[in-house]
Amino acid sequence: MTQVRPMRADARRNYQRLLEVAAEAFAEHGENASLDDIAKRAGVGSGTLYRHFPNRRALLEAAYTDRMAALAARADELAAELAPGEALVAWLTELAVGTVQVRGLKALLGSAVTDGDSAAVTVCAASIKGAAARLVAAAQGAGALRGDIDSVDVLRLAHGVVSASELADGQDRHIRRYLSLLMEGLRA
Amino acid sequence: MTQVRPMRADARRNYQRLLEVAAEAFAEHGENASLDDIAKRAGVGSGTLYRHFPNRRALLEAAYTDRMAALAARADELAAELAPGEALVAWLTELAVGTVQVRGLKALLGSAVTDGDSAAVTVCAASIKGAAARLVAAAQGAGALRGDIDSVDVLRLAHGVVSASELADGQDRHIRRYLSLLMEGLRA
DNA sequence: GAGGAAACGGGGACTGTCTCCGTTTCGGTG
DNA sequence: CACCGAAACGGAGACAGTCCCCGTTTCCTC
Repeated sequence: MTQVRPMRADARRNYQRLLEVAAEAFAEHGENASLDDIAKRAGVGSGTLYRHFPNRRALLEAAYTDRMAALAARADELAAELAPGEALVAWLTELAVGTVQVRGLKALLGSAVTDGDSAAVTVCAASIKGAAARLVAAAQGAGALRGDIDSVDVLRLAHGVVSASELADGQDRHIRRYLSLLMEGLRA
Repeated sequence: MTQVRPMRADARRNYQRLLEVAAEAFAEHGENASLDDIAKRAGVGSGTLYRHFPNRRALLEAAYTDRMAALAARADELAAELAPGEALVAWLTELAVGTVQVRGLKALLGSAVTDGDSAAVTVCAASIKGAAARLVAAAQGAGALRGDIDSVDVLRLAHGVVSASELADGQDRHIRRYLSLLMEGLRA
């Protein structure tokens, strides 16, 4: 029974401040933004940062859980609006585009679908995977997507498309084009 | 006319030694292997390393030019043996597999097809691109590949497939599977 | 074998990560 | 409201990596 004594006021304040600053820093400088720098900008010592977030991944994850949740929610919106095949494509496009713009997000999404990443299946990874699974299942049910692939494959391939687009300066049009080429191959 | 006085014997020795050690180190630890460590293992000071190779990229490139050349040559072999469509797929597979096994190679291939990477179109990048262009043109001529993509797109997408496979522990079978899904989408 | 150019090498400035521990702050209690 | 213990802080410092600088050594040439 872990007694869940609420955080002290100052701790909560610092925690929040760190999250805000981190989200900004990761978006701007990518997943390798300097952690000491984030601490500094948040007006705390680096010890404080590392106490709240034992490593870079933990911070990255905490900084983007809300965005991940929004992405997951968006999947259901799209599923309600569009035909299954369309919905999947639309969602993957949003995912890919968002992933390039907010640079730290890509790493996070990547590690969400990484095999052998020692458990660490976090809540937000699960919600993204769940959303993808629903869209994929629907698309397969509607005969718009081949049946021999699963949702994790799709997420990984989307991640790959983003990597490919990054080589081409990461503009939206490349993402869309490469994604549509890929989807061509994933049709039923 | 830059006077090309030959390198001094000790310089040439160190240069070679560095290349050997670097190829090993990059293969083992990836593109971010410690340069000082490479210098140490080669039995030279770090100053010597940085004099011969002004930055990590230069060393990476020099360490793998022969492998890149071999890859380019392999393209022509395959073109002679197989039907155009097959040859392209076979070559991309070898490329992708090799790229995962020798970790530093991926970064190098990636930057060879990176847009806006400030000129730096090196010899080995050019030979790979040339090889790809020949295979792609042949495949398109044979109606085995859609006409609205070019060889750089193909290389980028192959790079993306490797990234996707890496998320899945980078085993050959994932590479082959993801690559075949992609090629499905690239058919004419 | 002597002289000068070429090459060496490692010390050190700098940046970043992460830990440790003395100090400060909070919040519950009498 | 003043006290105290626990909680949280923060920054110094150990460590690792990159890269430069410059006094020293090595090679080549005559």
